[in-house]
Amino acid sequence: MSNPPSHELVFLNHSKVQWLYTMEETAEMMNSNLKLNSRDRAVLMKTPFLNGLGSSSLVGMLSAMSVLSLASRTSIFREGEKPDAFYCVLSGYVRLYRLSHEGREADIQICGPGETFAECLLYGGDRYAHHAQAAENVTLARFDMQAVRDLADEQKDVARAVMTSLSRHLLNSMDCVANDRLFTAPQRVANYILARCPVDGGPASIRLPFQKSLLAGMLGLAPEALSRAFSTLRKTGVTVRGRAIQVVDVAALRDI
Amino acid sequence: MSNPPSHELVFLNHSKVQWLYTMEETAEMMNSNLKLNSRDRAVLMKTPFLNGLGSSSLVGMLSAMSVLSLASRTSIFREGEKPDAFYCVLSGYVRLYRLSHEGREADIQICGPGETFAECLLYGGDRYAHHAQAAENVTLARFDMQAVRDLADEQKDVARAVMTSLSRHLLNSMDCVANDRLFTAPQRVANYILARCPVDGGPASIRLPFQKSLLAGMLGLAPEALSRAFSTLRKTGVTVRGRAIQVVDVAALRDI
DNA sequence: GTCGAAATTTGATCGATGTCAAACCCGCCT
DNA sequence: AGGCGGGTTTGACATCGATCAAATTTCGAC
Repeated sequence: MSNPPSHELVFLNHSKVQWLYTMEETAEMMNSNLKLNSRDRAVLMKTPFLNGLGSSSLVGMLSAMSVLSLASRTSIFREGEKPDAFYCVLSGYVRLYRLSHEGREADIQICGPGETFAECLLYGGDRYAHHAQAAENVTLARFDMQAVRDLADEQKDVARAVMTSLSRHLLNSMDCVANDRLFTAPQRVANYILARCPVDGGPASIRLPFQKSLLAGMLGLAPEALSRAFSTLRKTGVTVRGRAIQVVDVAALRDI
Repeated sequence: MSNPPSHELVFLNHSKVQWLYTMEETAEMMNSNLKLNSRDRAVLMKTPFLNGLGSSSLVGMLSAMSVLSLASRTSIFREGEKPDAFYCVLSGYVRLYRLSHEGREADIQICGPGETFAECLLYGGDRYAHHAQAAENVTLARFDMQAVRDLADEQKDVARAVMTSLSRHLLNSMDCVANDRLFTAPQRVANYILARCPVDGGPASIRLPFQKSLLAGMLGLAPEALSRAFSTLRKTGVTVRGRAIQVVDVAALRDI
């Protein structure tokens, strides 16, 4: 196979780009010290943000991007800072939260692989509206905001990707408000489980992708409340061992 | 002044358009039976959605739009229906809410003049995600979704308006989650009041733009809880009589 | 495998808010 | 001015979930 200089990348189609940036010299193009493994790469490309982009836009986005790995608990940005980038989670989980005056923290969102955060600041406020912290060891794609703004001004498909991403987030966020206001802790947990079970009514088993304390925050609960919710659900046929959850009858869970 | 035929409108600048659509013949262009009074018109034009549009895009948006007036309590759309339009409130207030299995309702958002709702379905899900109901007599601008999608594909400024609107909504919605999880009823009420007071620390008085029961829903409270929150705030110098709220010392409220 | 730290569970308690019912007040209409 | 009715307040109560502390389990590193 040939090795085209990187300035020709704009003329390549999607799959070639995907193949190409596994090579050493594309690291420079992406303006980063990255070593993306294949799983992270696959996640990145399936993001609503990059997913359906033409090759020219895709290369643009990749140029606006860098990859970083952070240890668990590392702060990604803080509320009130000037936003210069938004992020896409490639692996691990990120916690978005806000602090009360007295220092209590409340999670606003938990972002997993493929999810984007802080992209609302592309056209929204002029300060990060919350803290972002690695909840585990994470790999992130970091997008320079001004660069993406410029790209979105130029290319329709980028603008469309932004709109799609924002729309999804908004729907999720409104769902979150509704869930908090409408359901009790066991109901929220049941909903979480149901959303991750096969649709039919039989038995099912799933595995939590993260610690229970993260799930608690995601559902707006203290860890103790989540624990108690699980134990309430035992009488509905839910068994929990570590991260493994077994459901005797999925249909029965729906009635909670 | 001359009276150009409407197909020339695309070449007019913003202010001319603004003047023009006061005239009878533009009603037809807007594909609606509208009689927009001047207040509603001003609200409409200041919307992030129409606000910075070039005249060509503006005309396009106005063509995709119709105006409707609804009596209090009228349903605008229902959860699960196929979305064909999104809306902008011109006057009055609209309640977005979801129902639990047992029929309890939880407000997700209260939309006032200038606010847009359901625009997340432009690129989001394929069903309305909640019910929308007129909380008072309202005037709405109704935008045909497919028409706006087409416009956004064509014209950058429309796409940008969509992104701006979505971004704001997302920030609001995340704020809402944070407020619910972080603050008690009196604190949320205090925050609401503070957000509508002059910034300095002295006395202030504001007037609620709607019934208290609406405010309660907006803050995720039962009306009784709102009432009690107000009475808790009395000892912090907050006096409430009907829709009028007086604050002795704005700075003191901040410490709640 | 073992050890130690961290996460989770459990118990006890408390405060906050929803719910239901009744009293009250205010706006509005005649 | 009077009176009707919806919105609001108040009271009593039940429930949910937060908090603190202690016991227990799990997980990761060596």
